[in-house]
Amino acid sequence: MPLQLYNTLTRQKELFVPATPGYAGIYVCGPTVYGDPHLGHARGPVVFDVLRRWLLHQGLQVRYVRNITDVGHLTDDADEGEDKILRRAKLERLEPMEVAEKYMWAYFDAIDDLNVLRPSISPRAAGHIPEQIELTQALIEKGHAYEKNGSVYFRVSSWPEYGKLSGRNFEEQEAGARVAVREEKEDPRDFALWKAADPEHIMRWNSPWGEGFPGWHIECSAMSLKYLGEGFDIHGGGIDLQFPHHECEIAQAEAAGHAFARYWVHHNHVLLNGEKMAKSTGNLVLLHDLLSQNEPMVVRFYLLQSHYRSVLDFTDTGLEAARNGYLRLLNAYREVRRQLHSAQPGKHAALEKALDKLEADFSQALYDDLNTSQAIAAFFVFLPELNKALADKAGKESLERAQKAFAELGEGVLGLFPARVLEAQLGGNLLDGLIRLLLELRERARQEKNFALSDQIRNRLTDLGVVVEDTKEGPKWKVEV
RNA sequence: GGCGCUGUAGCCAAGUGGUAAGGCAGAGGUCUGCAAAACCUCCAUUCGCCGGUUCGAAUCCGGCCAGCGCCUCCA
Repeated sequence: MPLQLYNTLTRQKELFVPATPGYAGIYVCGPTVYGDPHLGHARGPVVFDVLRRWLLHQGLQVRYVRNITDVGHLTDDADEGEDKILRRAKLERLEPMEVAEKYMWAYFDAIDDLNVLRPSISPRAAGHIPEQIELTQALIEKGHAYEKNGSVYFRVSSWPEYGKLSGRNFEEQEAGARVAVREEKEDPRDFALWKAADPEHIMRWNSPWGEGFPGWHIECSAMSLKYLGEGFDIHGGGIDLQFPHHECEIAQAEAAGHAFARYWVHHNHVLLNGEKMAKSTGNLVLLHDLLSQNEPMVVRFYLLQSHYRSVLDFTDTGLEAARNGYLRLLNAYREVRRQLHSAQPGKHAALEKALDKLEADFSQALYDDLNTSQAIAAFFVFLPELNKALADKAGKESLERAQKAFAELGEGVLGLFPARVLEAQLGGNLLDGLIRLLLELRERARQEKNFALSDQIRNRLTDLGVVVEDTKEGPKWKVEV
């Protein structure tokens, strides 16, 4: 499997070799559930879903872990800093866990709509406090962490490799960098592993250092090691997590004596109006809105049309372009399925040749650092050949192979054609019967050259989302997605 | 201030040394009662700007301009 992945750790593409042949472990940083998910939150899940599907397609067994952060991230570095989740809870007068639950499901719902396979495990930080405490204790024992006033900090000065992922040289960092200084830290670079809870803090757990809650980064180190083991394969996340989050994860795990992730894969951001989408600035498109107003597969297609390491500037015209392009692919796939019912045995030479090229180009694209943009382009190069073959009434064997290409590559790997969009045209016997009746009446009107009536029927159906096409075999209809 | 990324047609977007994928939009054509769908043809001598290296550069090097990201919670 000649899969090349860009490894942030080495800043180059590397051949992916699983630690255990035949198996792959992937850990991806999931969301902090304190607000409605926006489009930016969808890119990672979709990108890593394709990676996972591609590995599955290669015959690997994949354990895919994506966490839910439901505790621990502070809004600032100040002593009285409160939990993001806690702050929201006060505003809404809800239990913190109630807030976490609400937004976690909003996230799951949106990601499900995007046809993303569910993770093998979705561990929640609040459910892994003992593991986080254990890791923190190990770091104290080895001298890489210290306790102060009920809080525990990682001692960055004790770990020279700190900075290796983000490429930061801390000697050169100086004025301008907003490094808040906390009195109780030995070094401004030190970061919290455990935070003492203020009396009014609701989310709190007992620990060897008193009541408190885990620090910003420890959950991912603890949970990834727990479920994927020493020296696991791939750790992914947004590019903004590179520093400090992933840098700290590595330091915590390795300083405690563990072999950590071997491949670090970071996806770039989705931009809106030329700037990063973020809750804090309000510059965002909520997934709920986007997915309720557009076919989710169009959104997925849009996300996959750019390479994961490029920034993607979201625009309405871009989404419209994606919709039109996606529909062409979908229509061809639907037509293949339709013709398969009545296809005669045989092969179609030109289609066979086009399929060879599709399969080769598709694989080559994904092997090259998951170039989904080129993989999709391979489908568009294939499209005219397929449509010509469909017009030729290609033989069954070739059509079956085309159907397989859509099912295994288009849906199996890219996740673009779930059963839902394929069957949208069927609509059940009653609907099908009613529309056929209308089309029969329209045909009669057409034969009588009553085009005013025939167009009225077609236009009304179009308004209802039913597209009518006149073909040599008679009228066809489908529900537009 | 430090680190890093990007700048390719009207829009989106691949392409890291060998002479510009693909999508959308647009134009013309075939087909059609008209459409739609589909197919065919056209649509960047040029890749932010200026130098340099090279037989050859969008691709490498230097400088400049513009934009973005990280350095703080963040997909």
